[in-house]
Amino acid sequence: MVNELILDLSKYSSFSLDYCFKSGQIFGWRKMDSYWYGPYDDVVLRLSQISDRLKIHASKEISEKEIIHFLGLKDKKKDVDKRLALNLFMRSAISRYSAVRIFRQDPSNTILSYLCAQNKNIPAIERMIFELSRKFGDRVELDGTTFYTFPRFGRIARSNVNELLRVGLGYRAKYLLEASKALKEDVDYINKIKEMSYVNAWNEMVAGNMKLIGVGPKVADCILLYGFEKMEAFPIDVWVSRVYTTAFDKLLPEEESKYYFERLCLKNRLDKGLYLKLANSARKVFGEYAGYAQLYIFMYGRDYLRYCR
DNA sequence: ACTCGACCTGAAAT
DNA sequence: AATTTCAGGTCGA
Repeated sequence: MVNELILDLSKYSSFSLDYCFKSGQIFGWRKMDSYWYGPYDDVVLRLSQISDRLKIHASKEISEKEIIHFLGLKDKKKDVDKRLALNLFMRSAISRYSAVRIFRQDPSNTILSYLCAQNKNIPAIERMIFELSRKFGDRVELDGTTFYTFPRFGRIARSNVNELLRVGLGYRAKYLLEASKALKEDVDYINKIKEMSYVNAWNEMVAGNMKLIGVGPKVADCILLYGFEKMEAFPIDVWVSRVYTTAFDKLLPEEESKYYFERLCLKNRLDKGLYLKLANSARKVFGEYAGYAQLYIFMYGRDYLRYCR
């Protein structure tokens, strides 16, 4: 257990702190000068990278093992990339963003985070998470600056809708409160989801007995991928749906591809039925690495769409 | 099972 | 400058 830690990244193939934090997979972190500051459990971390040298500074003691796990450094990215490089779109995405990794976030944090993340753009989500942490998290000083840890659901559960509304959550306030109460009520909720297969967990969260109000198909996939290490989850948001047929060029049977193209052109909101079809097709193509495929498609897809305009 | 409008809020677009 | 649109979707009729 240490406060300072230096990791030699040459052991792990490509890794970019900037890509990881700018990929939209995690909220509540900010870059000041060349340092990334953000909460990890009850600690605030300061991360910086100069080529293969990753420096970690922590407000309390942490273990190297934890950090390596958190940063997803154990993923065999060379194997992942080889498996996903199936067409021109994917090869381009990988050559640009190969240095991105999926972080292993705290499960309950991802539930609260992605409940906030619906129907808002990323800067707005960052603002909500920042205000939420400022109000309900613990204060931590690091490098002469004040930071806040991510709020625990127990603290949110003791709050009320009016107090949460002041954070600017809008209709998500009720979702956060209800989810926090449910997690407090069912102390085994997190562990049960952890032990389930991806499919069972998704069904439970979206339509089963463990359903949380505000958790739909997309939010469930984000929670399961980023919080529960269900790597075959394939969250489909507006960006992924916009580039879906391009990203899957030559990877689906022509009939299927044509059907998706027509449906996706027709409407920009996915119903549960179409969502499942698109996500299941993605899993058929990308298998156990569908989560990484989604991150590549999201990141490169946004570049691609910006370039089109 | 499928469709549709409503939903908090604030920044960006018109 | 006032008004509309849009944003990592989901709910309920």
